Amino acid sequence: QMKEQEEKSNPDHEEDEEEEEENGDESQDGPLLVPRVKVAEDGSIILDEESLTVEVLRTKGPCVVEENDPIFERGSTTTYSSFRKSFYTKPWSNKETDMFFLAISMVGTDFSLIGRLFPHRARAEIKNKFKREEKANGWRIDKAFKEKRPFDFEFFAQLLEKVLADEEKRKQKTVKSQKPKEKKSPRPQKKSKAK
Amino acid sequence: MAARGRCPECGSAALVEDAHYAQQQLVCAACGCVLSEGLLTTTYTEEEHLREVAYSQSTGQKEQLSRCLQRGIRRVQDLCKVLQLPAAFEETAVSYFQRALQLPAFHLVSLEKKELLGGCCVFVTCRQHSWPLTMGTICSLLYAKQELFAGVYLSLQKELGLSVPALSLADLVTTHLSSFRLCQPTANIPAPFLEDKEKLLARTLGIVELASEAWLVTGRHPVPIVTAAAFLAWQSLRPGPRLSCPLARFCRLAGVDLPPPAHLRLKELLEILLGMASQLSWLRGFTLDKKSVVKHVGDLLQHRVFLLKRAFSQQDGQEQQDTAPGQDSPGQESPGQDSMGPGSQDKDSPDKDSPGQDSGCPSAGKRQPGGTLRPLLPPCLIHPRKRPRPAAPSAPGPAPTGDEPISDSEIEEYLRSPEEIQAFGRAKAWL
Amino acid sequence: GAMTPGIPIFSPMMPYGTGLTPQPVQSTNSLSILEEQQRQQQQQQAAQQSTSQQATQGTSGQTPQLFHSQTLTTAPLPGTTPLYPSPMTPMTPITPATPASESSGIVPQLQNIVSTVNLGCKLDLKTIALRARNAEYNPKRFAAVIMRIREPRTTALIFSSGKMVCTGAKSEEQSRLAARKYARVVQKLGFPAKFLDFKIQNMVGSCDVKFPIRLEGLVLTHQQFSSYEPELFPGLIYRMIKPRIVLLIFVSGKVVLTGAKVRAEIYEAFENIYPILKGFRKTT
DNA sequence: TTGAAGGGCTTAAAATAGGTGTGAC
DNA sequence: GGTCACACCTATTTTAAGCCCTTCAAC
Repeated sequence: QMKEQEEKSNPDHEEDEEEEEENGDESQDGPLLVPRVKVAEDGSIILDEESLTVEVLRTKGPCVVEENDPIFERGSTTTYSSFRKSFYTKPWSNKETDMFFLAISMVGTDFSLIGRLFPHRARAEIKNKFKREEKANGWRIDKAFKEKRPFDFEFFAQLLEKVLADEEKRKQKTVKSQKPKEKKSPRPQKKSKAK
Repeated sequence: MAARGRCPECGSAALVEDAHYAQQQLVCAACGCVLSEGLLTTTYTEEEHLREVAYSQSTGQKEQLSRCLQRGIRRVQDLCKVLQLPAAFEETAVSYFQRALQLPAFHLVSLEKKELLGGCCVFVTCRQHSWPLTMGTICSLLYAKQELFAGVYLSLQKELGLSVPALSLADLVTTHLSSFRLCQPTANIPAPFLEDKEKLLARTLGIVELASEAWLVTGRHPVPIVTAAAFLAWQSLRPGPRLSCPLARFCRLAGVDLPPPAHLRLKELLEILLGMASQLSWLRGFTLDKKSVVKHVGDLLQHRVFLLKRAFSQQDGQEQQDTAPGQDSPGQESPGQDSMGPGSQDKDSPDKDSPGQDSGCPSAGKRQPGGTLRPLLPPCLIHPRKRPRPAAPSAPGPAPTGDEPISDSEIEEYLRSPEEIQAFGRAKAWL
Repeated sequence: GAMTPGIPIFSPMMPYGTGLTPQPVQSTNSLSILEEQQRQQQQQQAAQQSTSQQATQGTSGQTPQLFHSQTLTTAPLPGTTPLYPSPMTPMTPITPATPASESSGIVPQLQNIVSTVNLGCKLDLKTIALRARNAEYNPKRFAAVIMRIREPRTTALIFSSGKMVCTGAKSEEQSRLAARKYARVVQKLGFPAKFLDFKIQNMVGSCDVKFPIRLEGLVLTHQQFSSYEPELFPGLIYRMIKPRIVLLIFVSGKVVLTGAKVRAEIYEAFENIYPILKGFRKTT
């Protein structure tokens, strides 16, 4: 492929007289081989210890793959693993986001505590939400933090429940029929109760 | 780790041995939980039972190798056998393993990682011999979490100072295609879908090279690229009956995985092909789309260097700078005010970003036949992030010196009043 | 409040590392200073430098800038991979003399600064968490109070030992100012907090060379410093030896530099890598 | 059936530190 | 078996680009 070209194209450093490679045996015929340029990225010359690299370079021979055809065992040759935890965070709706800021006003930046105010949200989600809002709407974070509100768990829980319920209700309606905005009632003045 | 003689999941004592890749595993007969997951040789759990034997063996050895080392070497050897690697690989892999375990950095690592270390050594050996083993494959053989394997692999590379050659796409194509059932008449595949392996291989290689030249390979997972290229190659060799076969069905028929990114690679490849086709003289006038362009893949590949050059602006590398001064560095520095200067830069960017490139190029819009050219650049540069960097964050006054006075009022904003403390303490207690 | 006037004198030099690396007789810091003084043109933050006594910073009053002699001088480097430092001390050369290559004209922007300071007294974290509304404390999860302030927008980890870590600042001065504010908060909470041994521990910078880079080519010619595993991460990890900085290089031409103790290391590392990157921008 | 979009993970660095895994002695 | 000296989890920050997963919108 394009390897050799790359090697060639690399201009900088010229003066690397220090070669001392013992890997002479294999020259550059192979498909991809590492150029033995010893280089120095910062201007110095480097020669690696023969120890490691040597072995490495030497091992490379003609196309091993073709010769020892026997590919892998039974089953697919090449698997593409992808496992990985499915960390999926449900998007925050506008109403829920309002509740998030309300929580900031009440408890400050204790994400663990705020997480307890949002039964369906883990601390990590709260932290990510905070950082995201900080970047997109930093002023809202500042404003919420400055507007201290008494920590009233009962009040918050009820309000959140209502907000989430409305959210759910609305979603189901849109799914069933394209009911235009039936809206209304989203949030009944959460701030009034601020006390 | 795992319980001895009892399933950690359901508590059942009904453990049975199961063969996996010629190796034994302990599996819970009640719930199916694999106790010895990840081990080609005996597992840590099993070692518990074999301790005496293993210990005596180790003490009897010449260099008094630690049990851990012996066990690991055996694991490496078994893995080499399972992968049916050339005999010479084993020795190299084992030597890496021995060297790695000597390193202080690996002496005390968790057993979990030590088990993967052997796999990493085999993996490194394969890479150095141009043996196209993917991380996905070895992870599935080891039952390892990819990120965990990755961590061990990267630290092995760093600690041993290894220079591991990259996975060769060409070799990967070769081995990957040979497992495609579409090249084996035995399978119950519709005749029109069967393809000659050599022809498919040659064309797939051509497409992969094209992808590489078009910046579709750098930084991306290799397997999806090969999958997309193989699919395109296969379709183009006999468009008639195959154009209507989607990628998903192709993979199903071929008996291979369909990695999600393959869809994106396919889309990107088609875009490049369309751009090239617009420069093919005998195709001008035709309105090609992502379906019909596949019919001309053969021609496009033949003249790919010429067509790529014609279809895309090659400026990218050169001047690059029409705007250079204007972007990155300047934004911040120019204003005498400290690094906060970015404020201005950020504002500017959003405005002009909409049109397309800031790179001085005419426009990045869709390629119009014979119209404006878009530069040949990596997709991440053609489709830049929506919001390069949101708003100018604050950047209020002059740069701080670090010594300015701090007002009490500012600090007090962070404190709770005595009443609040009481209320808060009470509330928190309830939670 | 001046805190820690004395620190600077001796600072860190000893690169990290497991103590294996022999180190330069001269501290990298002092070299940096020289370098900085050497060149500094570029537009840019000369202005802002301002003071701060941060080790090198303050004294030189400088403006960072790199210096290019490096590439020219074939300075022998300790070489090789991290693990086997050759016994000699490199030292050398750094002949500041001629800046052979011109500068890139691009200045990396600092994105994050991590610093530490010792408040000099034992702290009752539960009390702090209860009285400060910008704090969070979960001993089960993590043994430190996590505190945030709005200006400079930063986050700090406060341990019961009195040690504190400040993260998120965009400049050395911001980091110090922020650390002082955290110390004040702790003081106002009733603890006899002092401000000892303030030190910048890590700096992260980023910039854009404005042209795409063939990472597969770069990893071939600089294999001993690079790790490029697209199956794991899209960027090439480049471990530079001379300034001991780690760079993440992307196909887009964007570069992330990290591991610096002083900003000059970020600048120097970028100037070192720039000419190399230029060699890999073309497709063919 | 597609895609786009949004959110979060991966990688590097560095300090802080308790609890526990790990293996040599 | 206890000590020793690390590993390494939790946590914080920040940038880069790719990939994963889910949801919701046009077709």
